[in-house]
Amino acid sequence: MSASITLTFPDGSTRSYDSGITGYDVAASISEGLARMAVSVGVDEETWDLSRPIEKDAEVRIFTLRDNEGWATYWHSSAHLMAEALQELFPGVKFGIGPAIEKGFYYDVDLGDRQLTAADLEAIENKMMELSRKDAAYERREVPKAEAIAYFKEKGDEYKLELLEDLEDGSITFYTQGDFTDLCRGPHIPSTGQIKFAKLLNIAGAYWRGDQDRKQLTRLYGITFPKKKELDEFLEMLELARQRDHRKLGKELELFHFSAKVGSGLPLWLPKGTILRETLTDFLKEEQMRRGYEPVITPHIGRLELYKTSGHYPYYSDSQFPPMMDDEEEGYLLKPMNCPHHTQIYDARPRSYRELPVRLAEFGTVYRYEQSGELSGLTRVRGFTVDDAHIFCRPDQVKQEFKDVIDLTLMVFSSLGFDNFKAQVSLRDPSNKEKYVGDDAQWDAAEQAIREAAAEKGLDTIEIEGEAAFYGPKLDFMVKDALGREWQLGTIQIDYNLPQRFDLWFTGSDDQKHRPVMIHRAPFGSLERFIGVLIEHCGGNFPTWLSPLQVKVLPIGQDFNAYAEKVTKRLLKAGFRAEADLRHEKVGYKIRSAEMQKTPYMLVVGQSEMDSDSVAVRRHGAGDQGVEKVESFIALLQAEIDAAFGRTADEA
RNA sequence: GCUGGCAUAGCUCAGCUGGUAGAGCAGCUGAUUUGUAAUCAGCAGGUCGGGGGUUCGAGUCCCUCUGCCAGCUCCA
Repeated sequence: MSASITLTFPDGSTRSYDSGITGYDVAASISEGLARMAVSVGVDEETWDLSRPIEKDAEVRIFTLRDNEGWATYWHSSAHLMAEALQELFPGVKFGIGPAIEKGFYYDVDLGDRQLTAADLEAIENKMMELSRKDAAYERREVPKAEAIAYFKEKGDEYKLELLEDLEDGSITFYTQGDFTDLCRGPHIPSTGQIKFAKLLNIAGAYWRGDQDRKQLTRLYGITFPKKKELDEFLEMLELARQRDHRKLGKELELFHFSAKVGSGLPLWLPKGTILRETLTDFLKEEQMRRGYEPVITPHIGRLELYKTSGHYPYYSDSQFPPMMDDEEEGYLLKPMNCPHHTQIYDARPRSYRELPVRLAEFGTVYRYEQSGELSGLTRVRGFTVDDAHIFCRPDQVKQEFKDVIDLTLMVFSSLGFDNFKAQVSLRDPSNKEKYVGDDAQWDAAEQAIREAAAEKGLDTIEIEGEAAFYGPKLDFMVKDALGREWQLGTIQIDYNLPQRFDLWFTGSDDQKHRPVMIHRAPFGSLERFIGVLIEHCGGNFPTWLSPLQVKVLPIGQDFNAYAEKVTKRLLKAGFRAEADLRHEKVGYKIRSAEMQKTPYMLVVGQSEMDSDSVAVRRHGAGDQGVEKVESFIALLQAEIDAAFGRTADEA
C-alpha cells in the first residue's frame, strides 16, 4: 500500500518501514523483549505514544523504564490514572496540571471545600489499582480548540479552560483512558494495566500557576511502579534518606539545637557541633591565608544609611529584621550581609593599583528575616555565618581572580567529598530589569567573565535566568540533600555596582582614579547550610579530621581505667580529640554507645594491651581491626588525616 | 506569608468514642568487674507547648498564640 520511510536508530543504523508504522511495531521488529518493555518512542526531538503512526523519515529511539524519558511517560500516565480515580471518588473535582517529576508525579486539583485525609489517600490508591485492572488504553485525539473549550466548559474545569487560552488551534490533543479525558500533550504508555503498584506520598497546597496571588489548589504527590519490589525499594530508600536527615542526626549526635524561646531559625551550636564547625572554619582560614586573603572583622549592625547606599535596604526591606532606631531617629540595621562593611575597609585609605587585588575575608554572621514557612533545620535559617570574602581588583584581574576562586571552591568541595554538584550560572531576568541595579554594559561584561572563567576551568555549567543577585550575576554551586532537595552552597559573584555606589577607587599607573571590581564569594555559602548538607551527605559519619570526637578509649574493666586514661592523654597530646569511657559497663555496652555516636575509632584496652603498650583498634562501621602499638596507631591516625588534606606526612 | 498536618518525660513513642498520665532508652543509686553493638535491680523524672473557652469533668472538643513537618511562594 504505502510509501516507505527510513528510521534512524541511536546507534546510527537505519531501517525502512511502511509509512504509518507505530513505535510499538518498530520495537517489535527489533525484539520481542524491547516491545514488551517499551513505553514510548522518541521521534526526532519529540516523544510519542507507541501507538502513534510514524509517517516520515525520522530519528527514533525506543524508551523503556530504563530511561528517564520512559519513567517520565509512565509517571505522567499515572497522574492521569490518579485523576481518573479522583474523578470517580470525588465527582465535581476540578483539575489543574499533573506532570511527572523526578521521582513520581503529582496532580493539582480543586476539591472545593473537601479536605483529604490519610484514609482518603488509601482509598485513592485502591481506586487507582481497581481502574488499572481494567487495563484501559490511553487514546490520543487531536481536537479543534472550539471543541476543547466546549468540553471543559461543559465539565466546569475552569483551570483547563485557562490553559487552553494559551494553546493554538490545531495543536490541541486530548487523551482518554476509561471515563477520564484530559487536555494533554502526551505521550502516554499504552494502557493503564502497566501501572500495578501505587503509593500516594503526601498532600500539600500549591498556588495555581505558581502565583502567590491566586487560588491554592491541593497537590497530591504519588509514585507508581510495575513491580512490587520496585515500590518497596523506593519506600525503603525514602526511609534511609530520613535516617540521614541532618535535623535527626543533629539531635542524635548533639551537634545543634533549636529553642522556641530563642526563636525560629536561630540555631544554637552544641559543643560537638561547635568543634565540627570550628574545624571546618580553620580549614578554610588556613587555605585562604595561603591564597593571599586578609582576615577582617566587622560589627553585626550598621547604620541604615550604609544599606541605603548599597541598595540592599530598598530592595530587600521585607527580608530584613526591622531597623533599630536611636533617639535621633538614626536607624541601625542588623546586618543582612557583610559586603557594605567590607567596602568601608577597602575605602579606609587610598589604594594603589599595585596592591590590588585586596581580598578581605570574614566569617561574618548575618541575619535575614526569612518567611516562617521557609525555615528548615540548618539549611534555611534566620541567622547564619557566611564564609565571606570580597575581592577588590582591577578590571583586568577579574577573570584570573574568578578562576582562582573556582579553584578554591572546587578544592573545598572535593576535600569534603562533594563530587556530585551542579555549577549554575545565575543571570538576571531580562524581562524584569528593574529588579537589578547597574547598566547593561556592566552586566554583559560580568556575565561574559563568568562564562569564560567557568569554561577555562572546564566546569560544566547550566545557565538560569532570573537567579542573579540584584547587583550582579553569579556562579552558584548546588548540592542535593538526603531527600533530593537542591541547595545552593558555594557562590561567586561579580559586582560592578557596589564599588560605584560607594565611590570606591584606586590610583592607576596613569595616576588617575579608577573603579575597582568587586568579587563576592563564599565557598561554603553559609556554615549552617553547608554543615546541614554535609551531615546528610556523609550520614553523620564524618571523616576523622572533622569528627567532633575522633577516638574513644574503652577499658574492659576498672583495672584498666588508669591505662585507658594514659592512652587518652597521649592521644590528646598528639593533637587528637579523644576520650576514655570509664563507666562500670561491659565493653559491649561501651562499644555500642561509641558506635551510635559514630566515633571513628574505638580502642579496646585490657590486660594484654596494657602489657604491650598497645590498643585493640576498632573502626566505626568496620569492626575489629586488630592490635596496634600506641605509637603506630597515632602514626596511622596522623597519616589518615594528612591524606584527607592531600598532604604527605613530611609536609605536615 | 499560604494550604494541610503535628506538638504527651532529655530522646523515641503509647494513651479507644472526654472520667484528672504510661513504656522503652537516657539519667541517678546499688549490685555486677566485665574482651568487640544493650548485665540486673531500684529510684527519680511530665502544671500533656503557652493562653483562653465548652463541660460536673479536657492530654482528648473549640478558639488563639508559639514552635515543628510537607509542599507552594520567597531566598541579597
